[in-house]
Amino acid sequence: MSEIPKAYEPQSVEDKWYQFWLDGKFFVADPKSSKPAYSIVIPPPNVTGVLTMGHVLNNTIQDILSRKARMDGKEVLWLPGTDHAGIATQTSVEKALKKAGEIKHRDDLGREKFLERVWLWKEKHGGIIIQQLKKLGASCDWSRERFTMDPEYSSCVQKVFVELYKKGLIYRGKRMVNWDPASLTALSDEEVIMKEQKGALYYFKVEVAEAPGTFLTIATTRPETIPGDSAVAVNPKDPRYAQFIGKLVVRPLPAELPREQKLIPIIGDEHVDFEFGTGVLKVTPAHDKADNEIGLRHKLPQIDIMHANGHMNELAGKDLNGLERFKARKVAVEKLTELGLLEKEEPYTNNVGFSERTDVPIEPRLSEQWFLKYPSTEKSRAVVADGKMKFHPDRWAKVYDHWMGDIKDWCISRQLWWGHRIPVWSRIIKSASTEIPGFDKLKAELESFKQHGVSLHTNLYAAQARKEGATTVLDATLELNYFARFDVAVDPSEEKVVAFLEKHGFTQDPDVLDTWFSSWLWPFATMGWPGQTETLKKFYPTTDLVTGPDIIFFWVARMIMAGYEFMGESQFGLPDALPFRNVYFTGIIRDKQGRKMSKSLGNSPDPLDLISKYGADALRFGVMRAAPLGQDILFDEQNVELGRNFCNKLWNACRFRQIQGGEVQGEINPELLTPDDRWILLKLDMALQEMDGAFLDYKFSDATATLYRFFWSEYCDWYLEASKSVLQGSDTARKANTLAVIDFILSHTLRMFHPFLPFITEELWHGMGYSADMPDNQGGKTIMFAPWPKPLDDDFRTFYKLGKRDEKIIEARNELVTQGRDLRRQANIPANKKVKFVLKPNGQAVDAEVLKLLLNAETVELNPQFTPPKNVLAVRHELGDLFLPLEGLVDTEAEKSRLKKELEKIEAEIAKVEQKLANPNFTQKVPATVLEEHKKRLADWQAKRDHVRTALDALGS
RNA sequence: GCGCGGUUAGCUCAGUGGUAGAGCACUACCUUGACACGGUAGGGGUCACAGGUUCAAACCCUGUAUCGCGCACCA
Repeated sequence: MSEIPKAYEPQSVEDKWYQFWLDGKFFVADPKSSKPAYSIVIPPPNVTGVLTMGHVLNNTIQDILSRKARMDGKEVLWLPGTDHAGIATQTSVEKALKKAGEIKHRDDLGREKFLERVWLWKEKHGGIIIQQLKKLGASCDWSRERFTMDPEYSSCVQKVFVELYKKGLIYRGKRMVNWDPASLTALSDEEVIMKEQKGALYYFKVEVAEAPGTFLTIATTRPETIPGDSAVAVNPKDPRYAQFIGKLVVRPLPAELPREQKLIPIIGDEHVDFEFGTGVLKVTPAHDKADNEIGLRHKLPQIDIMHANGHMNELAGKDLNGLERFKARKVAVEKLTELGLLEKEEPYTNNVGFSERTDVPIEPRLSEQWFLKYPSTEKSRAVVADGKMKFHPDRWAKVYDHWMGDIKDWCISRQLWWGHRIPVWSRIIKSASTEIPGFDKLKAELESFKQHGVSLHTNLYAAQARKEGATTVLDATLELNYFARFDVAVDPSEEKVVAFLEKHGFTQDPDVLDTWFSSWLWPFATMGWPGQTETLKKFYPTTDLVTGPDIIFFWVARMIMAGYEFMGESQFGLPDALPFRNVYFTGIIRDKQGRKMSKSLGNSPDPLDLISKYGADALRFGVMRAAPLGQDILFDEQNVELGRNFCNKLWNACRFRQIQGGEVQGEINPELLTPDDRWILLKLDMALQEMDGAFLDYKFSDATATLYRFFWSEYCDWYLEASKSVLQGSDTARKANTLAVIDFILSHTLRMFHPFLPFITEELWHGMGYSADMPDNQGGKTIMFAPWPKPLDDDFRTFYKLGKRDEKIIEARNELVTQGRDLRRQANIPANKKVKFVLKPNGQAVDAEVLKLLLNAETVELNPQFTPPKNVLAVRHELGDLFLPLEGLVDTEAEKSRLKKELEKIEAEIAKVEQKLANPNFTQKVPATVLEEHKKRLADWQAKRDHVRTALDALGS
């Protein structure tokens, strides 16, 4: 390295090295390698998304782990890719097209044309986030980048569906689902977020038909659903109401319906809570989950009064028909008031489910959907409970266990177009009787396709309800219709089968699968499954998974189950089925005020801006430093600034070495080592040990704290300053030896830093020449493969005579220096003014030259016979008494009050220790070392007290 | 309602029983030959509260308050 600039300029360095790594194929994982494997799969970001601070945190950790593993000699696979993110992507494309005025609704284009547009959108915006990850320094094996809608990946999804269908774990059912009226699709329970809502509880009266003039009062939060009520329920044990069971009441809405069409029964059901409201519950089986269950128990009609978009339909009556549901609520209240049936309205706060994606209230809705009964739940639950798979921090294991213990079937169908279409073809044949014409023939023909993986389910239904005009009528006396539905699940790549089905009037299910139904296969579907690939053999199970706790159910739990279900020993012959051995849960990044980062708040900084302003290394370091294990992170740009400053410090420390000149010094001569040299080697050793511990426990903020302390405080602030004494001296042998120590420290430091600061360390590794005498594959080409430095071994310590002694001496010396510098401040001596110090040594050897440098002194006179004059500032220290003789510069009064304050402090400390030592319980029970330590502490404080008293006397108090 | 996490310096946080720590911010001095993205020194804390265990508690136990999160949910 010739001339290097004063300040580190990341912009000119980072792109260069990233390209170098790519060109060298250093990120590419070789499944044939004999090295032990280390693997991570990336949590696939939304293909059209952009990098957020959350991604920065997450991917920096993965990169640190990957880079560390490479330096540890592992064959590393960090497998990248993106997710098609069904709802999010479809919604943003639809929005964009609407905004451009091209369409009013996706139906205007139709399924195929619309999907073409989504793919175009994906081509345009997809991959932005990949480029951004590269800017961050992510060392992913890009040759293996996957996308959940890749043909191979899609085929995994289809295969899994068909397999689970065959096992009977996937079924179709008409149920209450979480309906998103904005995106017009069903959602899983996990996609619903409960929020507290301030609303009202409305009390209204219904008249008992058999006893005119007798009214029951009902409390409800949703008066707009009254037209959908098909019963009123009370608790059969409730003495107030039990007598009414079996009678009828008049449902007040729709107002225009004749009374006889609005008679609904009063039923008894244990579900009803005496305490709540009036103890009378309106039952709306088509619009409430709990009511639906009551409805099923009592065979009540299900009256659907809403359109899919949340607007009321004609069954809601003419007053409400066409109104949006919340508008309808107001109108319903007005209507009840008009009818004189509204008793009162109370403010009421309850929890309402919101769609995670569109943030609109979920509408519980009856609809036909596909469900999955989760597979391999027992094993999946046990693997975490047993500690075979570790969660970090482990408290998440409890959360996981709790969820797994009460797991509900997963609604996997979505009424969207962007996604994996459900591989089921259906045909319905109606019949007036249970004899379905052609049933047996068709069934036989389909059987012949069995070797193509066809799975056939036939169901014979008795139609229980039918439409009569706009009204759904349920009536057992009606003539029954029967129909048979043939459902054929088959991999769409079985073209012959699909052709047969389509020829026979089968149509493919229009719905697509929940995005997570593809992501849950990520750890193995990205590695070539269902083939028994080299990659799977080498890299599955993966070592670590790094993700946010917000997707523990969405993704982590489901991946574990998929792992057991599809990678089990019996099926695959791998040593283990679980998808990963460790799961690291990051915290959530919040802003300075603790708010979640969001686009609407505008409080989310663009990481790319931060990178161009401060450099990727700075961003990484700043984020890691602020991110303790599993705690939420309040992000502040100052963290990144600190990261930049740190890089600059590293840069300049290396620059200092450069300025000293000379070749890289390899050999350290133990005979020429100074105590400072030995001290910094010991500190390096300590840092190395701490780093190993931090990596074992996934404590990355601890690791950065260690790096910061070692490099800045210990190496730069103390060692480098002390070493100048030798470097500025004339002894060339000693000078060369000090440079050898510096080179030793720096070459270790750069390697320790590399996982955190990949760019600057690569630049300096080459610039300093440390790569020169390393083998090509061990740091010669790139620091990426330089061996991770190990703590110093016993031979090393013995050879260089490293021991506690030097550690103590230097630490004492540093303490003395700090006190001496304080004397300067007390005397108001400007920092740049050199002054004379006198040290009256206490028998221990002290290097006056080093002291002189560290104290910025003109001279430090060692004088065992020194007798201080009056008015001299001094400190007493175990190494000796240090004096700052000067003429009349001291502000006596200020100094006196300062000393008095100090004396109080010291006396308080003495009292504390004396009290302890006076307690026989203490002296008898405490371990000897602790007792000794206390005695020494007392002596130290007493010595200090004496000294401060002397100093006070000298000032003439 | 159940569960989890937090409460330590002005701010953000470390700290698993033995002298309360870091970074930032603050005060003072300093462009000294690596670095002002820097150096030196300093001020600043009844560790949320109340009990208990212990020779000794920020740390262990019990309870309370408060903030945040998750799960469940009564209309």
